[in-house]
Amino acid sequence: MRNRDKSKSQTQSSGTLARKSQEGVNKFLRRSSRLSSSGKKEQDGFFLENDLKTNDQEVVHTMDVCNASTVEGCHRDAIENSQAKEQEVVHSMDVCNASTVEDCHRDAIENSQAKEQEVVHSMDAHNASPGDDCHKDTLLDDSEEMNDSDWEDGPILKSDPVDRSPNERMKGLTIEFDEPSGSTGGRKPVRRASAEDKASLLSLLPTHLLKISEVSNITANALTPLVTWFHDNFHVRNLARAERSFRTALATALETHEGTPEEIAALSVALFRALKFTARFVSILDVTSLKPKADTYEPSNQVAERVSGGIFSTSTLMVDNLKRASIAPSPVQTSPCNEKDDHGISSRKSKGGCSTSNVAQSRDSTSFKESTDGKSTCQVQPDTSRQCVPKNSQGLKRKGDLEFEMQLAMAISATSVETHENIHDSSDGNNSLEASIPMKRWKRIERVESASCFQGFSTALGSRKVGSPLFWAEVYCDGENLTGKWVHVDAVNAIIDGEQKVEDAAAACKTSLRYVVAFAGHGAKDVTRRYCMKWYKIAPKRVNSTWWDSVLAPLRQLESGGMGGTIKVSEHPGENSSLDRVILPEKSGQEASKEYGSKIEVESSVKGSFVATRNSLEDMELETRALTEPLPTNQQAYKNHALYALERWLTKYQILHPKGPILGFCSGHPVYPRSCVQTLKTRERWLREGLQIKGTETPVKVLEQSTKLKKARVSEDVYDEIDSKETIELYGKWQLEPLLLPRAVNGIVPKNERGQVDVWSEKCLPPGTVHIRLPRVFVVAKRLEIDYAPAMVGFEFRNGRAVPVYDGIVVCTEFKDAILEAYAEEEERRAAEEKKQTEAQAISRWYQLLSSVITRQKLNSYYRGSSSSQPSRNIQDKNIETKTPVQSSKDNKQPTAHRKANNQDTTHTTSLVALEVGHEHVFLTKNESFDAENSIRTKRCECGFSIQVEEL
DNA sequence: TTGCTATAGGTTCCTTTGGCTCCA
DNA sequence: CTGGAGCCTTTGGAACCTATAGCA
Repeated sequence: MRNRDKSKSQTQSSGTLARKSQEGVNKFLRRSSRLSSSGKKEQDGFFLENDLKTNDQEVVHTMDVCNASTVEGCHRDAIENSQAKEQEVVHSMDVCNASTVEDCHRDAIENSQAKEQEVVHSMDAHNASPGDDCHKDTLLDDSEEMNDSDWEDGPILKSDPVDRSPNERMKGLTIEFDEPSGSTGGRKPVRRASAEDKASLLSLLPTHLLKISEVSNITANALTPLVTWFHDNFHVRNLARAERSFRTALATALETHEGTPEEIAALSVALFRALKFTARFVSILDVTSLKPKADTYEPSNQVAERVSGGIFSTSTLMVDNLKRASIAPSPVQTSPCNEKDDHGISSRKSKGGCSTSNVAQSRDSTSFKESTDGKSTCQVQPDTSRQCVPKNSQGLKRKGDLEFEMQLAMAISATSVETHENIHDSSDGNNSLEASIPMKRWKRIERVESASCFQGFSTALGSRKVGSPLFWAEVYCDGENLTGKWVHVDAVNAIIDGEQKVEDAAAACKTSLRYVVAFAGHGAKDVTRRYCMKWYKIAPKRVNSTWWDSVLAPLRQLESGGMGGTIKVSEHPGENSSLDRVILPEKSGQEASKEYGSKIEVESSVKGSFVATRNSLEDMELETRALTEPLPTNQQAYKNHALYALERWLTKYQILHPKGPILGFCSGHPVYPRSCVQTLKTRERWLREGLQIKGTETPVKVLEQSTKLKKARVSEDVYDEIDSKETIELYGKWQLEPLLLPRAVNGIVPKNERGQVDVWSEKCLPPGTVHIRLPRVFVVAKRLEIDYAPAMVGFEFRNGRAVPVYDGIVVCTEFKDAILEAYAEEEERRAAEEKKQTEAQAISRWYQLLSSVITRQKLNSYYRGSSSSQPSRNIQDKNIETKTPVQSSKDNKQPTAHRKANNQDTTHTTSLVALEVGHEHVFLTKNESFDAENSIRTKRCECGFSIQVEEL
């Protein structure tokens, strides 16, 4: 706002626009102030409408700034002032922060309907993170942010009071809240844009810079004055972000020309888009390392940004911060010397090995005071705060642990200093001391970053480096490289086309460059290759590329489509406005869609081809970078390098073929292309892949047999070691040809030396044979007298040794049908027989059970009331005397059924006959059972009769 | 202080086709 | 006598990874 007058004085048009914008801002600020002071905070879906008509202009502003970190987040804000007499300016601003794939946000500022000219500006800054994990704290932050994210929030005004003279009131301001077309009941209601957001960047821009949008083939150099102007007018200064939402923060940044790096970067993207440049918001994703230990040292500046509730703080999280927090408890708790606090922050790694916190604190504890010009400066300040005494300091042995202690001490000391400041700062009673401690800590770190940003990319503060480039813009310059080029534009640091500097700057600040993602059109694209010159260092730290590509695939499409909406087609300058209107349906919902729908169809093909070409060109560029990476300077980098290799780092099963060309040297060792590295295998191994060695080829490499086999030979008393010095002959792929196994002739299956066929794959089957994978099928082949070979399909490591696994047989193809048919019959017969046996067994058991029951009943009736003086004799007599009833019982019931069901069961038939003609029970020992609990021994006869004897 | 190399130690992966007894 | 089933007992070398010392 301070530059508003300046801009007004520069041009009539822009000045008028600026004035109108400022009037609108002030009007809305007053309204927001009233709402805030009355305590009636507007809730979601707030709708406010005022009509404002000025003398000469009616400016339509639609601003939609979204910051959502949840899936449901989709918001749209719109402020419109319409019907200008002399100008029609449409500004579209779209600043999105989406932390999930589904996030959809849209912002738009529109000023429309000018008489003499129609300019459509769109600003669209997106920050979307594909990560689906959100820290609990982050979610809470976002939740709070959503709650107070109404642009009319009172705290906006509290935090940043501006002069709002009643004379500056605008009358007839129309503010509408349009429900997003795609919004559903589950989505967040729309919100109004704040008054601050109506401050158009374009209205601040000098006229001569506005003309840059008319340049047909923009180049990087042409952007210099624009970036310089932006750098001069917008400064990085980390404000108390925790106290306000992103929307308010961005509005404030727009108004005060100060903000966090991501805010400034987002505004720069918005500016580029407003000027009809094709621009993207680029961010280094703050990701957790694949290896948990590596998380110990996390860039403090990134953490600070995240915790402080920065615009994209949540969106760049790929791993749940809650998980991080679970790893290390909060330092606010009893043990302050943990790796991370409750915000998931970790200390930066710093070499030095000082285990005493005092030294660390005195060296690195810093405080900052603001100079008169508003810029932050930093000072080293002795720390008198509490010391960090790690619980497990005695047990820590590693250097890294000591370093960590030191770093943590720094963090704690810094916290303490901030606490003192906070007591002073929070005198207004807004924040309690306890609640403000973490926030203040991050504020401090942010200030460090802020200070560093004025000095360039990298700033060292003691051993802790801050100021890493995290956010910047990419502008597509169609005047570069004949075909156009994405140009790195860091408006915060006033650096244009400095993509080579990013990696070094990030490395200097110990920021990992694992993922650099460009955001646009609700999508994202991985452009790490553009900024990473040492891919071999990055690649091992990235997730599986296949997974990552699949995750990004839909986002890439969105990004591509989104960029199409803001593309500048210089070939048709006269149609700029109409083309740019194509973005409006995307921005403004269904109504605009209907209005411009026809134009979309007409222009989409032209646009689509252009975008496709641009995307393919960029893909080619990134791919080219992947293939032209500079040679690493250390040898170990070649060990797993995707492009280059050193011969000394090859394994014994690898060889260089062809051995050249030599691409360079590293420590005197020639560097070869990785494509020259060939994997060698034995003849048997190649056979598994259906390949065999050509007849004239000799082993390209010969290895001695492993000592394991030598030992085995020695153990077998085979001492002819000279003769037994067997070797492993290795062959390369270029020595191979397709496997030519002998063909099956006369129904005979060709077998190997073990009389089998190794079926590693279908390629290993001799021609004319087929693999039948059925259990017991060999029985059928044998019965049919068909030649077959067991099919060995692999090995199973069992009992300390490899055991071959067989599955089915290999037979000649002509016997396949016969075998299958016979197999079906055999299986049917086998099933029937199995069923018959099962039934017979069941009947036998039933017979045995019933016989036992009947016998028991007879015994009970026989001995009831009689003397038990001669039990053995009685039993014998009983057996004889009860024979008839038992027999009659069997004749009447079970035996009849049994005979009918199983006439061939000669065993039971014999038993029955024996009973009928005077069977004498025989109690075999093998049929006895003993109940140890009751000391009762049960003796059984083959006929089913049993007696129980209590043993004394 | 940083980066590189060599090395040690631990971990992971790959290797790979018995022989005996019992019982039907 | 034969053939099938079950049991025994649990490798070791190479590659790979990580930490560390030493050096420039």
